[in-house]
Amino acid sequence: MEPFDFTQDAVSCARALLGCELIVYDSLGKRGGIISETEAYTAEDAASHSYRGMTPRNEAMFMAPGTIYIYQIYGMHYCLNFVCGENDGQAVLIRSLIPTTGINLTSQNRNHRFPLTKGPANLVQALGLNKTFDKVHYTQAGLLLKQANKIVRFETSQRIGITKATDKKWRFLLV
DNA sequence: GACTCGATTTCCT
DNA sequence: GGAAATCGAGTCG
Repeated sequence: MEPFDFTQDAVSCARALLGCELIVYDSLGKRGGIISETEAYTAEDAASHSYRGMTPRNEAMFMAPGTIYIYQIYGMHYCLNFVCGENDGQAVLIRSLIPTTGINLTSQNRNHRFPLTKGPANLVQALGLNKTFDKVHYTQAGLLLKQANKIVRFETSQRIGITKATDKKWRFLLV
């Protein structure tokens, strides 16, 4: 299986990641699911953390394509991104998964609350990720990414929870 | 050095 | 439908 091509621009990656299966495999066990919702962020995008250049928080966004970018939001939640492009500050936010593997473990991580992996912060919690995964390449973090084996249908809409560049339809949902 | 607010979730009414 | 929870990066002075 070919590795996922993260050197594409963020919008292409966000679209291509739909339908791919994301698996986390470490000492805690194996858990994951089908990526069903993503959002694209680029360096020219006013809503992106990378818009104003590199800072200590968003340093990961300027690292190698495929690097994980996890940041804390609202003082209590974390969001998972994959770095895209050519070290130029692009990333894709993973907003939702359809659980397929290790559901017991993800349910445990979520303290048996639902939905399990819908919503960026829920997803991070369910997979047992944290900011120690920030700036680590996904292949070195125990993550597996299986490409979608068929063309998937998707819809686009404007992104969620942002106040800038809300006209861009860079949110992608699996149909 | 102090202040503001966010790529959110959850619980309450 | 609405507000609280909670904190560090980013911004401004």
